[in-house]
Amino acid sequence: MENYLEKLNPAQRKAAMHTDGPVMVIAGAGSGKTRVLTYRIVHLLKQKINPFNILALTFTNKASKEMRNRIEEIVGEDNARNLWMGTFHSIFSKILRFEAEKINYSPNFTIYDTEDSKNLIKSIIKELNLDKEIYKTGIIRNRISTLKNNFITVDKYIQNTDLNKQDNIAKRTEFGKIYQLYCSRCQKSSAMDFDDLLLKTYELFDNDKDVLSKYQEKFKYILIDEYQDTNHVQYLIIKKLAKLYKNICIVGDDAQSIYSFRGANIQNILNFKLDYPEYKTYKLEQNYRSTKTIVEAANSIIKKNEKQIKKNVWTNNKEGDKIIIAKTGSDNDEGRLVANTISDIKTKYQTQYKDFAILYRTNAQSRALEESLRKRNLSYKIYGGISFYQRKEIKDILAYFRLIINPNDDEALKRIINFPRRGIGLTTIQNLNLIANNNNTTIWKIIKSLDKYEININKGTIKKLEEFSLFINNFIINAKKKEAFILAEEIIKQTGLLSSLSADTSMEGISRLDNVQELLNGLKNFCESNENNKLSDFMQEVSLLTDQDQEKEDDDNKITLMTVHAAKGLEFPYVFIVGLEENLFPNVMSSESQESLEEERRLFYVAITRAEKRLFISFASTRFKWGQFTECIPSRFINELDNKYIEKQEMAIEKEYYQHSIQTKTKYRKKELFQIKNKTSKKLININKTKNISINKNDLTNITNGMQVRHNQFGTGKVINISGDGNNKKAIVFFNGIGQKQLLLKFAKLEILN
DNA sequence: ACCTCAAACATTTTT
DNA sequence: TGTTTGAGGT
Repeated sequence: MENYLEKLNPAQRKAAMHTDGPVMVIAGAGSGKTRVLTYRIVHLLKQKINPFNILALTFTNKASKEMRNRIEEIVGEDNARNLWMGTFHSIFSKILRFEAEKINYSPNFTIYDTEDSKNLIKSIIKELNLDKEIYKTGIIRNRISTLKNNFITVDKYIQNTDLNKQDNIAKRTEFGKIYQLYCSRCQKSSAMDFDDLLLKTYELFDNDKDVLSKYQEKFKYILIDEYQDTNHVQYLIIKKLAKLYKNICIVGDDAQSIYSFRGANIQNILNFKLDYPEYKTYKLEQNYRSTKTIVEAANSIIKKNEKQIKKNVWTNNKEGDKIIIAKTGSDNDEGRLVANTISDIKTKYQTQYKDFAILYRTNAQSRALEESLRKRNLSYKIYGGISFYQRKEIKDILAYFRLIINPNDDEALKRIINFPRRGIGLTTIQNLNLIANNNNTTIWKIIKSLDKYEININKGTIKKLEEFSLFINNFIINAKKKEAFILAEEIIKQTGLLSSLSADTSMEGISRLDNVQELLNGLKNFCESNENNKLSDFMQEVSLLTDQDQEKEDDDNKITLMTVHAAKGLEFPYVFIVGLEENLFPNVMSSESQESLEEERRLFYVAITRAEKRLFISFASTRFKWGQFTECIPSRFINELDNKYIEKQEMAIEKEYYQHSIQTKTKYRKKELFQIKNKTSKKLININKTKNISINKNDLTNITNGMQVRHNQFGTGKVINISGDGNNKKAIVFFNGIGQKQLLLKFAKLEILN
């Protein structure tokens, strides 16, 4: 314990001990940046700094939990307890609940997830009678999110001619109206989306000098992990908080910035130098994680990016094996290859499941992998996709919880008012929604005093609404008295959700019941380990939890499947990166601009640097996508890897790598051949089918500027520009009476007229 | 109000 | 391929 600083190398130690001024730590992958943060906090505590005055912001809840545990081990639980450590979102929601009345919110405000936001936007679009083809909920939500992350409030948006012009060009003239309504509805329901947690915190600090100075005094020491992935609002908040003491330490790696779609801004690192001219930089360049081959291969990739802070990541570790690059026939072959390889390594080197990770660009890729792992009886866990808290049955129950804590939460109410069936249908809900909006109130308030409003609903339904209101009200009264677990059990039983789930004996039904049971277990756990164990306390924790925070007991020794994004900050002895194909990795959406291509490259860099011992990269020449086999070409990133670090394998299944076990090899060869043969015939049929259609009806390979074309929705028009090739080929067409449209040729069913 | 089935449609990463 | 929407029937 005395020698805690001996755990650090000289560069790390300097960074950890420089605690009297702004510090920027640029840390290469695997260079021990978490270690620096951890020991920096330990060092502060050793100097008798009050933990209450330390704010440490991490990127995930999991990272903060792990860091806290590590610190507790060194300084003892009591000394670490009052540290303020967590994600931006969780720390700021804590502050916002505490200061809620200052911003006109209930301390029990609900946090809307993406689905809630989309539903709200959908109903606003419907209400305004807008064309849902032009106003797509997903796009609108993203745009609102981007605006909020850049601190462009509704007022600022309306004044911003550039932004207005953008929306006018996209024919979304009513966007401002939607944005404005969205915000006022959230306010009315006492709900915040993820972005509000940041935005409202900034507004709170900006508008209330007393509150700001209170937190400036409190957070004398500020530490931020993964700084390269902070966005503009986060930057503004931190700038305000750190203004008084300027005791701020940021840790990051520009080469690992992979969240620009969420508003992350590398500019924040550059601003740091301007905001704190007296800052000191430390570079951590020694990699402790990976073999020389892996480190140098990763360097050779990131070198291709133009935008970066120069650094030289190196390692003392041994050379290690070459990176294997395998070509496979299809996504299923790829899955089989990965599963076979894992199985072989496992028996050959006596490794454990948890030593392996399979990383992919998109969640959809997990299916083929899962299937082959299951077939070979390899135990795995999968992160992402639909997380536990997003499962329908869980969200339904959580909607009851939400409504009971915050009855003005209209989205929760709409979700469960007729689930299970109470005979309150769509028409009634729409009616109530309309009345609520006209009276600038919430559906719950209408239902509570039906007689006060002019309502066009028949007697029978009124009675049903009254029953519903009584039913919920009873729980609302109890919510303040009973502990969460007891109340939850009552809710699930009295609503009849439990009995209807138990009645469903299908596979899916059983797993749904399991999930509900798991939720109850979680609640029980929560009640036993927390003093404040009301439902509202539980919900405050839950709304910001993600999949990764949900550790199950038997999860510790399993193969990990996740997206590269989710793998940030993690490490594994054996790593498989799959699907290295053009339009997948790099992604279709990203091959447009240099900037997004560089981000994809950084993403690949992150993936490579997760590996400690060995790295396997694979790609398939056909992939089953959207109900069709599509031809794939290898990713440009593969060619960017220096040849001296790699070993190429085609259909690696037949190579020496697998020959150590002749018995299994022959067994699998037979199976492989059989399956491949089947697959090929199926494939051929499918390809022919699609080709026939496209050749006969609309062969667009020769499309050029000036051609007259017909689109079954937009009518006839003239091609004014062609760009991209292959799958990415796009046409800009001017349609008579409609205007310009950009169309992806592989989707748009264009017919050439002349 | 609710159920069922067929057609249309989509196409990234997440706190 | 899987999910969502709409029409039509009960």
